[in-house]
Amino acid sequence: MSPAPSLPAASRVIVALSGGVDSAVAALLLKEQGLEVQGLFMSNWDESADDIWCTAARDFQDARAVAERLGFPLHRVSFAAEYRARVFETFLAEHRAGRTPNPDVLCNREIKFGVALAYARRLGATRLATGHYARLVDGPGGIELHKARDAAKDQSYFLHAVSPAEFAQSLMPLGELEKRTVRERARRAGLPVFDKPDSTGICFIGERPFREFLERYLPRAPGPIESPDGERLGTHRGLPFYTLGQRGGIGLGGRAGRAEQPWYVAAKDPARNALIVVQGHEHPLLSSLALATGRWHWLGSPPEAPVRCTVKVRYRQADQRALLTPRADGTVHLKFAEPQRAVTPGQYAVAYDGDRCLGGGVIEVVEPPLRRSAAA
RNA sequence: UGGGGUGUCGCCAAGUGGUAAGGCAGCGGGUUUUGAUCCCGCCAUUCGGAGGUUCGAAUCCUUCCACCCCAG
Repeated sequence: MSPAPSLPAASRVIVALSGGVDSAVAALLLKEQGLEVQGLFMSNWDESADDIWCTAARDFQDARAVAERLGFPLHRVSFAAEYRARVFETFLAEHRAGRTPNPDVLCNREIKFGVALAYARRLGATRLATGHYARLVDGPGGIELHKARDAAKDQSYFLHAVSPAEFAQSLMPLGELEKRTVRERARRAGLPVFDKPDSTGICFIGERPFREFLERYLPRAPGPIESPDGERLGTHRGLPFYTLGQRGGIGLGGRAGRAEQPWYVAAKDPARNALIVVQGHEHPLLSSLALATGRWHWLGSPPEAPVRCTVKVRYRQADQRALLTPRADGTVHLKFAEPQRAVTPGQYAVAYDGDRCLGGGVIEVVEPPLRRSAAA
């Protein structure tokens, strides 16, 4: 495995500039390599109603300042319609189904490495560069997606659904760098965003009170909160507003005769519109040893036999040892070496062989929850 | 309107004369390009109300109120 070959100096590269440090330094590095760099600022969430508009405007100002500082043109475009249709609608549909989607995985596949990549090519670019922390490596079987050198910032989990064909037209210059180095480079280069806080929250939508945000799109549908043994404990606002393993927002206090432990969402029972909760972070009903995904997206050629690998069931989770069994219908079965907490349908299971990402799939079935008597 | 019991933060719950533990919930912050989890901080001048005893009471006395249980 060797780093992706450098491009001819005359190549035009479009950098997706978000207004943050990472994409700014990505542009800086490419510029230093002598490439013809142009910037692309995307505002994919139209919402003039609230203050998110201000941060979007601020981000554009920052992106423009970076482009000016580094001396390259900046394009501005809105893929709001595409984002809405290809990411947000799915996001809502999943929530309606009581599952917990990961919009950013879709955003990368559909928007950044979909619409935006195509747009970049129309602008005459051979590559689209982003500030992602991940490495695109030229391997024996083609382009491989590897974890970033900075394990704490690795974003390969969010990128697993993109296809190698798109990766082949992409650049991720930050993959070998530590975050602190990136900030240092930004500072030394005089980039005004060098100390701008890392962004969090749904990509393009940003940080916001999640429950309130969802309630703007989904109707309330109150129902019972119950213990696994069927005792009614309270009332929930609607199954879509909760996710498995969640503690906050349940609103349950102490109960005579019950443990002095916080309550966690263990399951949803859509048929009865019931939210099943248990006490204690390590409650057995919160863990499972295996799961089945939907159609798996392979990066590289699929194995014919079961393979030992590591898996992440959510972003930033430590690698978990597992046995991955590909099925004839393209789905995958994963059996873990250790019980996993709060495996959640709608989220993605992403597999790795060391640093190399093998691909991933949506978690469909969690089996078997380590249950004994739960009638839930 | 006979007897018994109980009333401490939104909930659970310590504290029986020495000047209000803790947990849960909630709120704020940190971590974090999903949702969660996790971590840190804040959260009863006041103990159902009113009197009284005492240097001093949530803790003792009187009385009123509320709720629960058993008798009706």
